[in-house]
Amino acid sequence: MAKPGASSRLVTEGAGRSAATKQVLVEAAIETLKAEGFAGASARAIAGRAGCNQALIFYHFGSVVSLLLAALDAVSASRLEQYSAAVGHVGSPAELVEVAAAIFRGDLDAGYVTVLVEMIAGASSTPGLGAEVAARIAPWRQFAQQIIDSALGGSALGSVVPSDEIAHGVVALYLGLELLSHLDADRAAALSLFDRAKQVAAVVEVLGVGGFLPAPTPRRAS
Amino acid sequence: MAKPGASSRLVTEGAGRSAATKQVLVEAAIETLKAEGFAGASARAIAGRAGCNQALIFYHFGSVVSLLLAALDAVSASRLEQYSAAVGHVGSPAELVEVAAAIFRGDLDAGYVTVLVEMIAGASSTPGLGAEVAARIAPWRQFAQQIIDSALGGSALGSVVPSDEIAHGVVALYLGLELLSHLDADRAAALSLFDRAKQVAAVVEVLGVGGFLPAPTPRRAS
DNA sequence: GTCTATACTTGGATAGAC
DNA sequence: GTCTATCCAAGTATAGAC
Repeated sequence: MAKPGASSRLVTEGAGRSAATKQVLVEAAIETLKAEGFAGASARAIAGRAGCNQALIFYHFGSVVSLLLAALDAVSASRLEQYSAAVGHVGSPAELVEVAAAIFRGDLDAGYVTVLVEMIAGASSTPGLGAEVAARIAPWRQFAQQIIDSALGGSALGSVVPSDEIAHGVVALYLGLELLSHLDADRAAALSLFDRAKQVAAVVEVLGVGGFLPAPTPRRAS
Repeated sequence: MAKPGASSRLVTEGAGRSAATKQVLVEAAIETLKAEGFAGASARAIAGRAGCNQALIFYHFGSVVSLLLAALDAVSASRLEQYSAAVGHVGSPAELVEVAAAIFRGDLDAGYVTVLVEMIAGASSTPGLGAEVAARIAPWRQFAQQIIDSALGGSALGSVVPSDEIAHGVVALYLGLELLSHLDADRAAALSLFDRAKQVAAVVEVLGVGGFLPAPTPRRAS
């Protein structure tokens, strides 16, 4: 309910106006990180994109890096939510690769990973930022490990290579592809790599490879 | 030969003094990129590390980014030279993984890849820098493709997946591992991944996997 | 070739008006 | 809560002394 004396100015003076401004700033920070990178993500650049004043960043977030971390939080939450929704239950590695490819493609399109990459790379320039970023990456790695566990559990590969190591490698590959995709608008190369992974996973699955990978799960009949 | 009138001041006024200063600056730039990242690689920071004056950067290189690109050139040349020396001829994938693991370990230790990663991530903040960096990465990718070709040539895997795609993935993984290794001093995770790759490669090689990979090359008798 | 000094610009952060 | 104005620190780059 509106506080006593509230006028009819609904949008410009509502209770959630502060929250709205914060969100605008967070989204502008994300866009700026994507377009100009960490080094170009100054308070003035972000405020310019947000269409508001530079001083608001310090009023709402205290500092530029705090805003950037808030942006990373927002991206991370949004992505993990989508991941969890997409991966109801993954049976075989081939299925896993297929789902992962779709997710990755969406992330590349939206540029979410760019935010993460820029924050990691930029972290070395600000003392203490590394730990903050690391804490925000932990859920991603954990998620990757969980999904890999559910796909490789019980297979020979799964028992030879710990899932946390595979998860580390998958996240690294993900970040690296994102890095490279910026240089020459080489997004096609990353995407074709995912398609190729699907191919290879299917072949390996059919071959069976002597129990090295789990047996294929039955797909619904046509 | 010394020019006429050259005194006995050998070091402080030799013909190569300018070149020596440039090299000191280049090495300081490399160190600064490693320690402070692209965002922290200012003219003052680099000159401070070099132990000389900030103005020299503009005198010798014209701008800070030019110096940073010169640093990337130096790293790239040094690394490619070492790569070529290490990889005389690679027979099997297992051998390839072994050699690659040793090289990667050296690169991680020396922090060479950090320079590359920071330049890629920082490129988005400076117009035109992306293309310059891309041109300097091309040899790395080309080298990876070449060595992969020589290892997988004629195998089923080699004919299913084009070597340039594998090379792209390998370089991406390499960069991603480097990125992650900064966050939590998690270098151990990256190294154990390489060790694990050696294991897996050995297993796959022994299994043969129905010609999916090339047959093992004979090792020298004990 | 190197250094000091300095002009100029941009960025982080705060004070105070509205 | 937002904006204007401003201070101060840091950065790029140049001029000129040595």
